[in-house]
Amino acid sequence: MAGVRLPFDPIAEARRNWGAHEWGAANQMATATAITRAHQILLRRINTALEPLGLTFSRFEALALLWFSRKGSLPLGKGGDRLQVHPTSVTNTVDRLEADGLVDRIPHPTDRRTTLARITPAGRRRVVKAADALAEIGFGLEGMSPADLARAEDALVDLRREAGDF
Amino acid sequence: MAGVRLPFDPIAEARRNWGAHEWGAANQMATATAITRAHQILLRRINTALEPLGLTFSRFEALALLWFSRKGSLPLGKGGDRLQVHPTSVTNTVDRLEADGLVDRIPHPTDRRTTLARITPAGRRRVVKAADALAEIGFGLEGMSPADLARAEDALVDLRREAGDF
DNA sequence: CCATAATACTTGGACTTCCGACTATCTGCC
DNA sequence: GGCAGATAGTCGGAAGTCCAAGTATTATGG
Repeated sequence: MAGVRLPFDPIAEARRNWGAHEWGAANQMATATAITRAHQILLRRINTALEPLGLTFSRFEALALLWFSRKGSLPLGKGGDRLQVHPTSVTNTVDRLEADGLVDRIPHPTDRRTTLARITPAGRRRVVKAADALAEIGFGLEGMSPADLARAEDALVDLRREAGDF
Repeated sequence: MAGVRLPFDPIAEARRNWGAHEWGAANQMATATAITRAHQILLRRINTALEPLGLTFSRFEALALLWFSRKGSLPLGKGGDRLQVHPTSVTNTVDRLEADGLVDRIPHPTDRRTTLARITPAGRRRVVKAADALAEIGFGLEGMSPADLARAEDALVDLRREAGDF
């Protein structure tokens, strides 16, 4: 990675450049860039913390979803809806979890189109460890005060709602 | 994609599940998830808007950086620092821009290790169109009020600073 | 009742990102 | 001067995401 600390905030700089060309939407550009960059930081930290456990963030999310579910199993498509990811990503994720023995696929009792992903005992043990590891690093959000956490989450609610998340 | 509108906010739900297991860091989990999801939404919208122009967000970012630079060229590594991406990603991005004739590689005048990426006239034309297209869709942030834009950007500054961006 | 449409999942391919390893070149210091 | 170490970029490979297309199964409407 580029391990370089810039002597200025690149987003502020970009906003100035943008404004100088009268392109409008400079504030949206700045916020979009900030979100993109924040996501980059998070993902890197989280995946680093999960790597010793053989997990990635997306695999962890899927595993946690199953863990929270009442019966320990969910139709693949249901999981995709919750995590807002493409069906092909679910297939991919479950393939890998299954290869590691953390999940298995079982047929749906009544709908033969549907496959259920079910968390295994090994999966339960793993997800607990992973949750601890993530709590340890504050989900990669070190640097943000409790007030900032709330502000960020709050500011993004309308975007998510308007995008059709819920 | 999962084109499903859930009857509840999945993040609020996750926070409840999390809290029920006394795992702490529930707020950080919720914010991390919100940022992740916001990024997903943005990226999809932005790439959809850029697709008719043969660009992706990352290619656009690289092109815009060159466009804003005084000489229209930058060492590849310098670009990576600005955009905070891995050197191999820069190579990949510049490869594709070069294949499309939007950029070319020229040798650094004094340091033979270094390669400069230079924006071409076609690249300049393209990046202007792309900027218009992105301004048109508000950089994918429709749904956020000006106040939310400012709040989100502000709340993320400390995270970025603490992560070593600037 | 059966043809058509919708749903669930998978496969193959494109793209982006990262890591590890490698080559080429420059810098610093004895 | 010359060698060790840093720096710049590239290649190969793994992982994640998406799209388009395809198979199998279920739901629906005339």
